Amino acid sequence: MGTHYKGSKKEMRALDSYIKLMRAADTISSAVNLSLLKFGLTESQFNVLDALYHLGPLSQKELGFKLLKSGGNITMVIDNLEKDAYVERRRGTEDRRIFFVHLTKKGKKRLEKILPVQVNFITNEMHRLSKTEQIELQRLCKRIGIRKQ
Amino acid sequence: MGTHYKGSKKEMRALDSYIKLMRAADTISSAVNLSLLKFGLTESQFNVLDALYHLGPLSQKELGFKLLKSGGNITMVIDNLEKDAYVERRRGTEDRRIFFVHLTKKGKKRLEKILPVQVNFITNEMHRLSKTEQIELQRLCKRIGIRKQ
DNA sequence: AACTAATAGTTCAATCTTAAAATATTTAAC
DNA sequence: GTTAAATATTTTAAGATTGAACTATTAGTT
Repeated sequence: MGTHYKGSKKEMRALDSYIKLMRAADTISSAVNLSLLKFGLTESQFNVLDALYHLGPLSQKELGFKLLKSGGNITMVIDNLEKDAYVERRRGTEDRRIFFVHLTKKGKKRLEKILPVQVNFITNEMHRLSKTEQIELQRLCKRIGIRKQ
Repeated sequence: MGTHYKGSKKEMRALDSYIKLMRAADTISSAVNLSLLKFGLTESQFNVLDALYHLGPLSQKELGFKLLKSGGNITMVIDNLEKDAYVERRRGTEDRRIFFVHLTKKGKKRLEKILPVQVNFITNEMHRLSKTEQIELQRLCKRIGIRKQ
């Protein structure tokens, strides 16, 4: 597709935009994953810990909503984090269908160790764009991405 | 992270860029996957068929390189496509380590049916951005993504 | 109160994805 | 020419990811 598909100008432009967007996201995501690997966390696990750290306890439903992930996926990611005792499930008292996911002390400590390194890593990655370019990228991506929260 | 992390302006900008980029890519990717689901293909499978269609037979190594995927992953995707007889492996004659992946007639037919629908779908998705904005997005993403080929 | 809808989470089957270890084959070096 | 290094692919183990079917619990209807 992309550069090789023969269609209208408009179509070719859209395909090219799509492919470059995917490739950019892939590149950064791979780099972030690789960086997290050293800490024994996946990007998904990190994102959950990070959300809990900055937003406090959340239900699995809310986590899936914030992170754009399916219910089944959240179950599995939380399972793995719970195995390592980074989080724990606490059943809701009013509504017993809900599990609130809490960051444990161990999880908090782990995240606080990783967070500055990750922030630094991502800052360096995004440094390929100037301040103005980053702001423009944000604006364009905001148009495309689903806005949550 | 993102909006909630307290760091320098530069760090917060980088994190925000990163998150918006990921979210935009996620949004489009989900939509594309959903659209392909109707045709019984995954995005990965479609990308392989598309590459073979537009570039001709490729070795698995080359496919992985073009699509930014690991060798193990390509093996599995080709396995699944071969099961459905959309592609076939042909061992290299000079270098017998290499498998060249060929699109079968069935695969070609399948792709030619899907391609216009997909192009149309992606064109509509990217239509949230104007022509100028798409060109700018491409430029910014090109800076971030690994350039191949 | 009894029945039905809706909601939160889990499980399942399929596929994706990676890094690392293993296999097969080729190339380079001695 | 035989050994060693490099390359292409496969396998494996772990986790990610989804949609669909299922379970438990709550809320709404009559």
